[in-house]
Amino acid sequence: MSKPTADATDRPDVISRTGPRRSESARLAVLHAADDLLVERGFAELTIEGIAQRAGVAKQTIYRWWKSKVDILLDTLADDAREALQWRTPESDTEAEEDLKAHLRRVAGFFQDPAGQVLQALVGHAQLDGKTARALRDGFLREQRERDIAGLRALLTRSPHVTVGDQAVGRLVDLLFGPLYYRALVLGEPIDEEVVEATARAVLTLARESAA
Amino acid sequence: MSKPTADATDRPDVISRTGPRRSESARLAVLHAADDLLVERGFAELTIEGIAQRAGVAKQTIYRWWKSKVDILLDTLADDAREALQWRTPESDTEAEEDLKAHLRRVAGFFQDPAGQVLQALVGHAQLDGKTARALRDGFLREQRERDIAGLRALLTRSPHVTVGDQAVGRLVDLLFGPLYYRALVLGEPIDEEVVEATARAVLTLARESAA
Amino acid sequence: MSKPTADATDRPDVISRTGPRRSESARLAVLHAADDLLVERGFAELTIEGIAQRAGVAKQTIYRWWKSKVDILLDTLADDAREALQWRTPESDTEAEEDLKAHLRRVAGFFQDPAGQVLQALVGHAQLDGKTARALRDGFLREQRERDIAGLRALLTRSPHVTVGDQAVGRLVDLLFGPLYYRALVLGEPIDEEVVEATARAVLTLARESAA
Amino acid sequence: MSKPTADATDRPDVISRTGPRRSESARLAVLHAADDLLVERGFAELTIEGIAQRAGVAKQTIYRWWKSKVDILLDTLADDAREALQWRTPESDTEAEEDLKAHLRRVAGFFQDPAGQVLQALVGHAQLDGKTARALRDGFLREQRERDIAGLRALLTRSPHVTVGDQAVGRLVDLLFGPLYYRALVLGEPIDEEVVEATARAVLTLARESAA
DNA sequence: GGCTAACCGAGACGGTACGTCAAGTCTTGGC
DNA sequence: GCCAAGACTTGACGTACCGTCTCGGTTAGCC
Repeated sequence: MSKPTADATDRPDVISRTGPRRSESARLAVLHAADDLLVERGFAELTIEGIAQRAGVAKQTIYRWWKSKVDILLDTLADDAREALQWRTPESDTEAEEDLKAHLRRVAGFFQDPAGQVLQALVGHAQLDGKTARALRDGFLREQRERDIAGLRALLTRSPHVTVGDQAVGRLVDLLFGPLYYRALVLGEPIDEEVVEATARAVLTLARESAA
Repeated sequence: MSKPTADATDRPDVISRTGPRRSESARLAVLHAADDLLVERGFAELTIEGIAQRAGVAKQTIYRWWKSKVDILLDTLADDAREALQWRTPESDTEAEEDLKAHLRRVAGFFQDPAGQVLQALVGHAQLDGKTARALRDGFLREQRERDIAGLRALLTRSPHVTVGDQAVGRLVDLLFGPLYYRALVLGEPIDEEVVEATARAVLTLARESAA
Repeated sequence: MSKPTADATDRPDVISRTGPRRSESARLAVLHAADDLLVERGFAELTIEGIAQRAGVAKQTIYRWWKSKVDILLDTLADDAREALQWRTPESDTEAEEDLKAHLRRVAGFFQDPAGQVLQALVGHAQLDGKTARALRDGFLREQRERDIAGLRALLTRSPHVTVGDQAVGRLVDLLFGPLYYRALVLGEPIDEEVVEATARAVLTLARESAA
Repeated sequence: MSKPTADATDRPDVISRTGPRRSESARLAVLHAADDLLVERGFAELTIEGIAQRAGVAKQTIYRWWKSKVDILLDTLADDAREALQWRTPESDTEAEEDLKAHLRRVAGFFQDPAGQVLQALVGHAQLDGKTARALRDGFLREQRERDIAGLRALLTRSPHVTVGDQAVGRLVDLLFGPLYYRALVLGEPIDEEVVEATARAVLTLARESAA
């Protein structure tokens, strides 16, 4: 969500209500209010005025730091999603397929999280508004894709002992996440174990085949 | 919602300004205005008042027949998208893979069409609004998925001579369209030949494997 | 800005809440609310939103018909002030001086009226804003001055039997109303009988002298 | 409110940016900025923030020393207006009427001056706001009226050799300045020679008459 | 000669009202 | 009974200033 208040020892904890420096408490209040309201009422009913009221903050304070509700949600996303969608390096030597499936399950779970709903809303709104699309792509998706490509390549290199080019990994990433997003965004249906299994097996099969 | 175009062949274009029966010219004017404005300005700037003005129609006339702008767009979708996303039966005995790739290319092209943009906008808006989600699923997506399942099964039965259960075909459909929607909606990047090829091959490979 | 209620015969009196014609009840509610609030709280605290709330009317309904609160007050003025500042023709043959003093007393009293406070506020605001100045001059003061010149000339012609040119009457009107406005606007002090008497006598003396 | 320019002759102009004593340069910068902005843009567009920016001064520095923009303008008025509206004692033995007319001409000219515009704005704003009215009356107008009464009495005593009571002089002052303020504030028209002449003659005539 | 108290610039903060936009409802009058 | 026209209430938009409140950096004058 945003950097923690610094790691203590001697936090003042006295919230200086105002001053010439940005108020961290106001920033967090806005971020949390936005997140809560999105989950409670949905993106369509999310308004700047509602966020301001919920956060106990003046509207102008929001407009001073964010351009729109999309901008706020992008901030919300920044910390949370990055972590939730992170590729874990396996602790012991497990099967590659199991690791992949575990990652997919984590991604599937993410769509139920508040942070997942934020991303879902932003991807939705990106269809309707070019600026949102650009901001989302530049501010999150591009980097996420790079992390996904690196993560998948690392996994493939490890166990099936295949080496694939960047472009080829890109296509495998499409194959890997496409079905998940498709079910979540388009069909609005849950991503169950079978989907996870089929998708993981498909990607690994293709990887081995294209290595041959 | 509104009656289908009906007697076709010849659009009336005769403006019967009013009367005790629904004006077909008003209906078409609204549909075309909505379509045009969506393509010209995007969903975010699409307003009922704007449509009314562009169509030369009173706002009330719109509210009498449609519940929202989403409702109007669903109407414009109905005829166009169904046809564009239809599975063609091969004219001669071509390879299944070629047929599949041809279909994917058609779907990829559809995303550039006006009708494709309408669907894209509606899927986007469905992330933000539950009613839209339900209307879109009930009014279009569910049936489209049935057509897709049937289409893919027919293709698989024909050439790789495999028979797969309904559930399995469902998962293959996810694998087939997932990457396309993922690239279009999430990444906002074009669906090039490589993606088409990789996806088609993945699906056929998996189909053969799961038949074994 | 808006025509008076017209003189009835068959007023509907049924308040049609809305429709394609301007709502007379809304118009009157706004005018009265503005008048009341001005008297109660003063011009500085008079806000469009406050008027709207008090009148039980939407803000947009005010903006549809008036450009600003000044515009509303000008409407308020139109009917009331014209009448209050009207020159009465004497019923019987009284002294010119008595008639003049009677008129000044009426004007002095006007400054205590709601309508008088409206005029006072508008004249005040005209010092601060060019547009208000122009609107007030064009919409009320110019015509009022013409009525004043005509009224004073008629009075002078009647009893002191003097005839004076237009320009000379203009200067006499300055002499006549100047002290009243000066006391009301600049000094903020009451216009007592002595002021009325001194002013009336000064004007009549000057009139006789300049006729000689 | 703020101390007068004090030691004069030489304006400091040395910018002592800060310190434990009130900064004279900041005080003057605010006063000049307010004056300039009033003349350039008018009272309505005059804001504390605008003055602060123009003066290169922090908002808080203004609020520390003045209560409102009216308070600032009263300060700018203090020195300038008192002098401009001062009654001159005739150098040689001229006619009383000439002296009176000369004074009126000076007052008329004052309304064109920056200082005159400040007074005009303050009188205007006093109609809209009770506090301003009180501050203006207490801080300037009451004393000015005393000076005017003394000035007129001195003039009358000199030449027409009439002696009039305080109350009577008060009424003559109303007659004298009323028409000027009336033309300037209410009609917004210039005070030409004819007005000056008619007013001066009216006052002298009345003075002689009431002395009889 | 160091300390401290008041000043200064900068500017963030909670507010109030602004004037605009579109939504969705309702009514009139014509065909 | 449908239609064009458009007035109405509602609610959010994004902006402008208000007056209050730190913050960190001077600098004068007292110890």
